[in-house]
Amino acid sequence: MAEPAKSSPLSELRIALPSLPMRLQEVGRFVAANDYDATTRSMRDLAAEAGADPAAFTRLAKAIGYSGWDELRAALTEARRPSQTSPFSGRARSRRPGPNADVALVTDKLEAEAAGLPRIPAQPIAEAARSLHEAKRIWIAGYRSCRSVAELLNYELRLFRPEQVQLVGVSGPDDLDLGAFRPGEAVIVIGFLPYTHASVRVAQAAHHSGATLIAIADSLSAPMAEGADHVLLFEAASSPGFFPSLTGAIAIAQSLAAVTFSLGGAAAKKRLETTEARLTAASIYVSEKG
Amino acid sequence: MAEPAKSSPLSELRIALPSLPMRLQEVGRFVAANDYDATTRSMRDLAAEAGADPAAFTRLAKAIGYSGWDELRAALTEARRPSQTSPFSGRARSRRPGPNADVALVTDKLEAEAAGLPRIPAQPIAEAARSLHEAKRIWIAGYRSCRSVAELLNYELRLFRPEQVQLVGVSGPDDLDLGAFRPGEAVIVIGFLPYTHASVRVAQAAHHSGATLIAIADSLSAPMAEGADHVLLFEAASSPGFFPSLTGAIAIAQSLAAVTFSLGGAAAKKRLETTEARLTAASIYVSEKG
DNA sequence: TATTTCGTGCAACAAATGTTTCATGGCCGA
DNA sequence: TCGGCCATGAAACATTTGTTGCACGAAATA
Repeated sequence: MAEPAKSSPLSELRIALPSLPMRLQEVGRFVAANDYDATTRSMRDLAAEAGADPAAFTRLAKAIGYSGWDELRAALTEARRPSQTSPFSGRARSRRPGPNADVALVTDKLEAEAAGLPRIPAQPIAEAARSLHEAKRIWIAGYRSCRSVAELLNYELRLFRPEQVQLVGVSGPDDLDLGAFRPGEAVIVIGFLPYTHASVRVAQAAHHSGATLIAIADSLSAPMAEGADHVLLFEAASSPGFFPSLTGAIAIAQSLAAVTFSLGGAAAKKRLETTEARLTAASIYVSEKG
Repeated sequence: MAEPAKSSPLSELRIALPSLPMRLQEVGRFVAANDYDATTRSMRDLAAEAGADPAAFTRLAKAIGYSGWDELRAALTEARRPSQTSPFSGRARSRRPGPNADVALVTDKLEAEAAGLPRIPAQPIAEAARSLHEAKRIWIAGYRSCRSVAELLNYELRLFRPEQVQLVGVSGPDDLDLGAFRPGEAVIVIGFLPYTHASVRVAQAAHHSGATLIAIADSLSAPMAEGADHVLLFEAASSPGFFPSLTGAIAIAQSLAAVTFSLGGAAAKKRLETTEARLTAASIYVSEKG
């Protein structure tokens, strides 16, 4: 058995939760969701709000290894103490090797990517969104790692424009779709170094067809940026790691979808609500409990 | 009768402090300096640490205008309550119109997401990566918008561990894969509010099978976080826009892959080089021109 | 079916909580 | 110096806290 991460009392709680009696699970979930109230308000008070017996809290604490509710609460309180939260601001991070080297790698990576996001030019995104708004149809292409970006964009755009958005190559070979590009339509191609032949082919086909070409790439000199009406740049290599970062591309994709939705106005909003209602009716999502 | 507008209990305290008896000043300063303990620990406990009489706390509270220490503490507690994440549910905020409104939206979004990234806890990512490193097999599950994250993680991990990484549900119905989870394997589930039934089912199956469960979610109380050995948190609702942000989840996924690769050492590096060589030989990529 | 185990709510318990009262001691104005 | 006032600490107060013993009922076991 791998030892569980007992860094936080909440993680202990989560781990033990599924193997607990039903009523204790309810109480445990309540504590996990309202851990701030758990540290400040009284047990009976919490019990009243959770609609449970006060004794259940004591039993929950004992079930996960504490001597009682007091001890669990003390642990939660210490875990929440503000002094130990966010030592991020100060860059007083020791770079000693060992188990903390991994943590340092993660921290560096996150900080580097965070620094890269504000450097993304916003203007081209807004302009590209306007093109998307006016497009009769939207094609999206991304290969290899960029496929995740393409699919996210496809998903979000289809939430409010379901009939007009399509991934290249989902319904057959790419070549069939490439011949379907028309003027008045928009084609989004995502790619960075090394560039795949497939993405370049899509970009060229879009350009030749007269469709609006939007390239999300890491460089102005990227092959799919040639002849593009809009080029949205992100920094793929800005962060350490063995693989170029897609965080910037994802951020661009989401911004693009957000602005396009904003341009859609009331019609887009209604479309989104319809889609959400349909998903809810189909019981796709876990219902929120009151 | 009309009480002055109380901006914050702490500022009230500071204002009234100089005109108070000496002992009450000491206690007041102690409360101001240790307001977190003031909200969590008991009055007598604080008195012992401050070297004062318990009654002084009651008198202090009354001197500032509260009915008693309980009421003062309640005010301090509310003032300290962490900002609750707003549910999205299609609350498209009205934004001032104008030509620059779209650009402002993009800028806001990017800045908000950039601010959220450094808040991601790094330690759990490193621990989860260690679990992945030791896992004999790695399953990845994400639905709806989270599928893009799942696919990216799948892609990057397969670059250096091709035979041991698999998306849940790619080779048939999910149910077949759910029964294949084994102890010693790792299952990664990505999800945020609203949670899909499918992702919760995967998480539960993973937990029951004895496999290591890694949840990438927006909350500790997420259903797929129950029983998880590692929970990697990101802020989905931190940025404006009609849809929760996946930037944090992508950043986590990439960090997870990077650290896992790092743990893999020379073997992983060799695997990656082999994969790259094969892709190059297959002419997947556009050759770099001088 | 009979028996046992286990989960659960209720109620009583001792301990701890916040508050109040009271006695003490210092301070300032007659 | 006296007498009133107030700040202050200790102890007693009623209340609330977390805990535990007990009984009932459901589910598992024989």
